[in-house]
Amino acid sequence: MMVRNDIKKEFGDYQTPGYFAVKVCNLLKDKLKISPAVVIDPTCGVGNFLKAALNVFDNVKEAVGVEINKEYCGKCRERIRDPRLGVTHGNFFSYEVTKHLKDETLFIGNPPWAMNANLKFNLPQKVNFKGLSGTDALTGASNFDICEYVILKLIEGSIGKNVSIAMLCKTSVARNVLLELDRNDVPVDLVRMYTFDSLKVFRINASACLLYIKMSTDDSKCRNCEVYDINYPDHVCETISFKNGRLCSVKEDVPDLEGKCCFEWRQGVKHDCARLMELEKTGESFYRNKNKETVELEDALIYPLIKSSSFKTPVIHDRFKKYVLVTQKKPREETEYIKELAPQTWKYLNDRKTVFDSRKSSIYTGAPAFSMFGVGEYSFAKYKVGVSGFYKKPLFSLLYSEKPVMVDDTSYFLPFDNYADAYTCMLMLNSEKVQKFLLSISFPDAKRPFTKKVLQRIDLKKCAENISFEELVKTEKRLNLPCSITAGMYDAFSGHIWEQNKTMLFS
DNA sequence: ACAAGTTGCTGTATAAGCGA
DNA sequence: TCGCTTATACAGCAACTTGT
Repeated sequence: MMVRNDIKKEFGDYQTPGYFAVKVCNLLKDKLKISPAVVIDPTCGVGNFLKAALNVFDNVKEAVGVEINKEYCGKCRERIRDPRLGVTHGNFFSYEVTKHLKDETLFIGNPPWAMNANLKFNLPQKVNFKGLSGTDALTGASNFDICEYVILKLIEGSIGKNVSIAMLCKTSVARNVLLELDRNDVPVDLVRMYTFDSLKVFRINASACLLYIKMSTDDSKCRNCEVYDINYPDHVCETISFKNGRLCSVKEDVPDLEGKCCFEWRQGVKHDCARLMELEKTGESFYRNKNKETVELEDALIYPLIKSSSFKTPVIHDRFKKYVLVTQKKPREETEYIKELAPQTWKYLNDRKTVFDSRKSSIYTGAPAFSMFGVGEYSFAKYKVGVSGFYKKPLFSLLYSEKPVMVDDTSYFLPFDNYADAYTCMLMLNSEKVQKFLLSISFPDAKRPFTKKVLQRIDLKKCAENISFEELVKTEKRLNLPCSITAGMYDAFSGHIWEQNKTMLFS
């Protein structure tokens, strides 16, 4: 059964308020100097954008609306009694909207801001349109926003034509579109983002913008996108460059630390069963789970856990509040061994097996009972330098204790086998230069500004070359840490990075 | 058969800020 | 200090379109 709210989500049924549609059209006319002959809204709803466009622009000869909801089609025709308007009842995914292209054309609209993973039937045929490979194509990276799909389709159909595209979307979608423009080498004259407050306009909590793309009729390839606040359209807030498969904010004096990290950043452990796997210690070998059951368990599989919210100090090595059960040393490992090694833990797990078996994530299908993900040799490293993916400004923390410290799946870390390297790396990542660089390649309005992809872009070799020992001393002071970094530690770490970098290049 | 994790949730809770 | 708006910091799980 679908409740009304689900249907609203499924079809992205969030009508653009009339005043806002007018505001957008005026902006396009006054600031971007467009004067379309044809206006097309591929997901027009009750037609607020079409109505605004017909009123605001002076030379519109034809307006085309496509809408999946029949009732809205009727409403749209009723509300806009204009001979230039044609409304089609249809689905964007099957309707060839580009057949209406002629002269100067404007695509305008507000496509559904929903992820295809969350949709049930109102979605395009699933093809690997971004050309992802291997696990990426089948897991997280392949999830995408319907709005993104709509915009990319419009771009594809407009290459080389006198077309402007102006769409409301999440800023995360707009950034993905920039990456696709780069990846497909699409000629464009101008790309801009005008951010607006989607809480005010749509009563939803997402960072959003009007994405404007002017397709190029020659071969000019603009690869910078200026970002404005829609309320202050004369003031550039920032400029995002999209080149070589990467986004970064164009800022003054950002140190160039861009490259490929010679170590692999890892996401924390995943179990999709926090109720049973996350424990609080209540006494010697007694633990309480999130179902408030107190159980006696062996220490064998229990590790201290640092969650995103715990990354508040640069060194974390005691006073752990949470613990986590880690059932495997690597993915797909058999879990039967637990019966011998830790019988009480085995019983605890088996008594609650149905909970584990009803986990829906596809990564567990066909895997041994109580399987986890994001486990490997790296999970058991004695020292880690971790960071929360959620923070706007990253704080890197050194993690260690008697047993390896685990981090949850909203955090990322680098594994180390010795304290000195881990400590030095922590200081280096917290140094002003790395922080500045990271802020230039991350976007604070993202739900998760720091991801594996972003972190992997920190070239540690460049860091070692550009960040002096003195700067680490300064960082140590700024973090209120007792003075313990030595030139020896710094040199040793730089050396290790150098070697690792060579290994990476030859592998 | 199997490689070997990422990302979003048109989020939510709470703190902080502000005017009266 | 109330009561509202706005900013910030976070929960944890389900979904995920392949290529050899």
